[in-house]
Amino acid sequence: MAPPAPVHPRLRFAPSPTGFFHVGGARTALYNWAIARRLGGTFVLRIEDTDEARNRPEWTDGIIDSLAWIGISTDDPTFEGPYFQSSYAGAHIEAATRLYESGVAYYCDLTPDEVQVRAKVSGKPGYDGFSRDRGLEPGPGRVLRFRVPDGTTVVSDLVRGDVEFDNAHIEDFVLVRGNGTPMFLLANVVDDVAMAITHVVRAEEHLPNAPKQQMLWRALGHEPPTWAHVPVLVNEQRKKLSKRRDKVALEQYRAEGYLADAMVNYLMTLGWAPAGDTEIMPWSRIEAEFRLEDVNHAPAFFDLKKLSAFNGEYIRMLPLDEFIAACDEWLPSDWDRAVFARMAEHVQTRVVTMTDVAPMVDFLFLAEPEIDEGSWNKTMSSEFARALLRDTIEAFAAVDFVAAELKTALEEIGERYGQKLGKAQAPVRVAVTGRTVGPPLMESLEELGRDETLRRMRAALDRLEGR
RNA sequence: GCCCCCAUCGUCUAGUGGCCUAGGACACCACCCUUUCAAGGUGGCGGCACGGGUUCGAAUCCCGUUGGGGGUGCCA
Repeated sequence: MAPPAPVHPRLRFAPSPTGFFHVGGARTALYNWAIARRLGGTFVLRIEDTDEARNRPEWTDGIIDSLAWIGISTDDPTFEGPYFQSSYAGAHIEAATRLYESGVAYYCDLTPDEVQVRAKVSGKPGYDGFSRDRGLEPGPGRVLRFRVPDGTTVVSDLVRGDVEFDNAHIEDFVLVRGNGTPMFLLANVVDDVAMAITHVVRAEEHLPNAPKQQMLWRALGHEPPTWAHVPVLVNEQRKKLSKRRDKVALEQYRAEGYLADAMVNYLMTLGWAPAGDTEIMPWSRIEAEFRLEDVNHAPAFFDLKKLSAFNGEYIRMLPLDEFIAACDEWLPSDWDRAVFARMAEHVQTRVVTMTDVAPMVDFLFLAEPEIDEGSWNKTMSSEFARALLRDTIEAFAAVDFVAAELKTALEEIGERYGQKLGKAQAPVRVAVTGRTVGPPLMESLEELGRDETLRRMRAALDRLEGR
């Protein structure tokens, strides 16, 4: 016997467009991508376009855009598609006809209500095979059902091992609706066969469909693909992430300033861990090390705190010039980029997401600092604050206006009042930046300049003295 | 109800019979550093769901219990 021809690995990712791209879908896409790349195969994008999705092409564009953001780009040679399920409608019906003619599928004229009544009477859930041997011809209102054989179906799953299903528990499922349109299950298998898909990597919720699809593959005359059902992502209630309750749109994380690299890295650690003591690693290593066989079996909690930690880490890993470049789109266009660039190193260690960047340095660019009343009340109420402000204005007017000198001057003034610099800087900080927290003060003042610093301090003093 | 999947610190995980008085990461706490806040450094808290087996030896294998999740459409 001749050795089997080598098969080119083809992994399909088949999202249904719904107006946003789910983080769980992103992880599944990444799994497919990693395996396709490592095996030297192809990542096939096939959109399960519904009627609604067809009327909203922007949904599909959104998916492609989101995939590109996480590094899965249509420009990459590994990428193939996008294809659309609807464009294979003819093949779906053709396959159904073949199945009917070969006797593995049959027509049934029972309505859904009638099926339900029979189930209730017999006490057995689901369709009972009523029309199996009635020899019905195709006709309006009649559905085509698959004749599930006796025995068991074993689904060999890369992450779960062999999963055995007793066919007695699988009803004769519908292939074609009464109106003649094919069901998703059929369409899916026919498309996979047509595209020579070798690996089906998808969420665990599809596992119960696998035996049905596997039977369909065989009925169509093909060996089923390699299956891999990966666990779902859950919320703190341990429920599958839902659009209503949870923040699941990848686009939203992008808009909130999460870095694609951080998101990708974090997503890959849910259900899988690289060898060694560090989870932070570049995609190139993940791609080389990721194995479906090593994916965990239990659902994983999508932890925003840990994502944030990853994001902060990734921001800090950026070379300074890259960080500055990355900040550009997050800053108002009229802010002086040179000023920001000089402060950037102080910003980089203090932000969690890119949306934190602008508010951290806004006082340098605004005509008036935005005074946070809580901060004001906390630091300005004492007599010490007023006196210190007065002395500092005087000192700052005379000193060489650079960070080191400013620091020395403030330190001296603090000593007069028995306060360390940590306490002494607070009123100045609130007067100039409007808040108790922020980038290093002296450096900020130097950047602001003597005139503006003194003006803000005098304004604060005026307010304190009721002027 | 029925079918299927799952079960290690609060969370994500390492662990595939002896290397485990169970390792790492996030979170949390303490200390150090310090110009606020961060960042960084050091240390700490904290877990094999339960009960039976198998074995010289079990987090690891088997059975049961409990608990969680998913699926049960002429949806995708």
